[in-house]
Amino acid sequence: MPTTNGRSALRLAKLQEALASGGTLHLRDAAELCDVSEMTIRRDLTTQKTAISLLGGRLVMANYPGVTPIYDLNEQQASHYQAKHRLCQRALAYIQEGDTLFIDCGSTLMPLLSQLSHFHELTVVTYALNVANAVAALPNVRLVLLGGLFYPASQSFGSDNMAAAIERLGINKALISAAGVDLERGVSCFHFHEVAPKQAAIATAMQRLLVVDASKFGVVRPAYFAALDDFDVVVTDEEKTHSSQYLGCGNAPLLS
Amino acid sequence: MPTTNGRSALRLAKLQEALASGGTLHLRDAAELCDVSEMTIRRDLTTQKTAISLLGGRLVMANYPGVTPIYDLNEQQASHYQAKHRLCQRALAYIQEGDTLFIDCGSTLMPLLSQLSHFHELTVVTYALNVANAVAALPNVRLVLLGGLFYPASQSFGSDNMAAAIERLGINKALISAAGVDLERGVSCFHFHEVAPKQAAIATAMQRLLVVDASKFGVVRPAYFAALDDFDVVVTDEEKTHSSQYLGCGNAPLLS
DNA sequence: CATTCAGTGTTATTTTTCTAACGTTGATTT
DNA sequence: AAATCAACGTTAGAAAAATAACACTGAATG
Repeated sequence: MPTTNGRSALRLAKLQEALASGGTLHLRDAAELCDVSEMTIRRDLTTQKTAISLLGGRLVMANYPGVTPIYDLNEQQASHYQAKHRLCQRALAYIQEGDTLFIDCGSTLMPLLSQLSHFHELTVVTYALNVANAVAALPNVRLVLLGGLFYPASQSFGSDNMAAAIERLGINKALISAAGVDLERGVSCFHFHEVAPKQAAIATAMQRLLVVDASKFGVVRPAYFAALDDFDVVVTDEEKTHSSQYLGCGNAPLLS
Repeated sequence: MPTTNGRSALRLAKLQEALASGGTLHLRDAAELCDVSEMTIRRDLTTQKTAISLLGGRLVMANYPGVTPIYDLNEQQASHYQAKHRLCQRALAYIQEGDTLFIDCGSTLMPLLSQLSHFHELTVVTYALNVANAVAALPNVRLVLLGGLFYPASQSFGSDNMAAAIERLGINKALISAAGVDLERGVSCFHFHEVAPKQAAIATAMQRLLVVDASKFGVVRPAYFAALDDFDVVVTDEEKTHSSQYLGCGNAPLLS
């Protein structure tokens, strides 16, 4: 095993370049490209800390979406996924043909996106890179990405004129996610740059849906962005004794 | 093999949802999730036309960047990649610490991006999704994505106020790619929505670099966007008898 | 000049994945 | 009721990938 990062790191850099344009590189080709044996590439990958990972004999960029958690969705995640899936299934019920949807950042709404392929005419507005990537793959969904400076923490963009950009769009339904929902302290998230787009979407959308799993109830996060009754619908996975899932369009308070 | 798309398609839909949030799913888990044998999942994948592909025992979304050409970069592409690589190596020579770069869409400049990780302080401005994804993976490069409506053909965004957005940024160097370069007919590309951002970048950047391989010379494409002497530097892979690779900042004409 | 050791190649072995063939089930048809 | 057939499971074999062990090389060190 190489202790110093000599030629090993150089090879990995070379391979990373080759992979940067997207795609996969077979171990055999990688070895040939670097003019070493496959075993050496293997060792490079295990020894050195690298963004490249080996997936069934093929090199892929591990930090690319769609590969990212090589640390697979296993048992626990699969069950946790079920929860998110059910949540999105409920949210899906509110979506109709021809809608222009605002999709918030985070992982909550991701399971919803692939479901959108069932529609014929749909527009998705988002400021999140992961959402954009998933939607870009859908053939019959128009994608509008609100750009700006990229914030890695939330995989989303922020810009001073994002609010204005959102208001110019005819957003039909806003699907908003949150990290905390509290009856008194309102709805909050982790990152402050998310506040402006969320608020703008809430302000312009004809229907506002808050999509949160029950674990977020009673939690307060640093960035407040809305009161609970700013939303027309709250989509949740659990039927609490003191909450109603659908509050109608009449701004009926939740958890009252 | 299933002739009608009955349960098979349903399973694939279910799996696609699971994968939509990004990540991979082991065949074993996929089988368990659908409550069938691994063989059945295998058959689903081979029989049905689907966006999911099997990569070393793991299910991945084939249309995600970083996996997309499962049809790997093989011999031919690897050699063709060498050309692009050399081209970008030359372009790299013009980049300095602290630069704010405009990176054009297309695949030409992709090999350049991973090289950018060697810098400590860099900002990349782009309107292309594939570029954004590659840059988002780099820890020490700031990313500014110019959003708008997504055009799948060029994996890039278009917007009516993109020119204004570009002009507000302090772009240092603009790296522009092209599909056609002709001495008389100027520099052109395929898609008309690319014209506005390219022109805006050329207008505001302090230094303008045209990065094109020699195969583009003498070619004219539908969308004209600049004259050849709008560029300060032309970076090319071949030394032609009647061309100079570096034209300096003095707007010296190329191919004169 | 012998020794050490990082770096690499080679080979053999194990493990995993892939493929092809055949067997089962249950609904539908004749 | 026998025949058919789609849908699926099971098994066994082939192919590929991962791992482990050992051998070679050449530069640095004593």
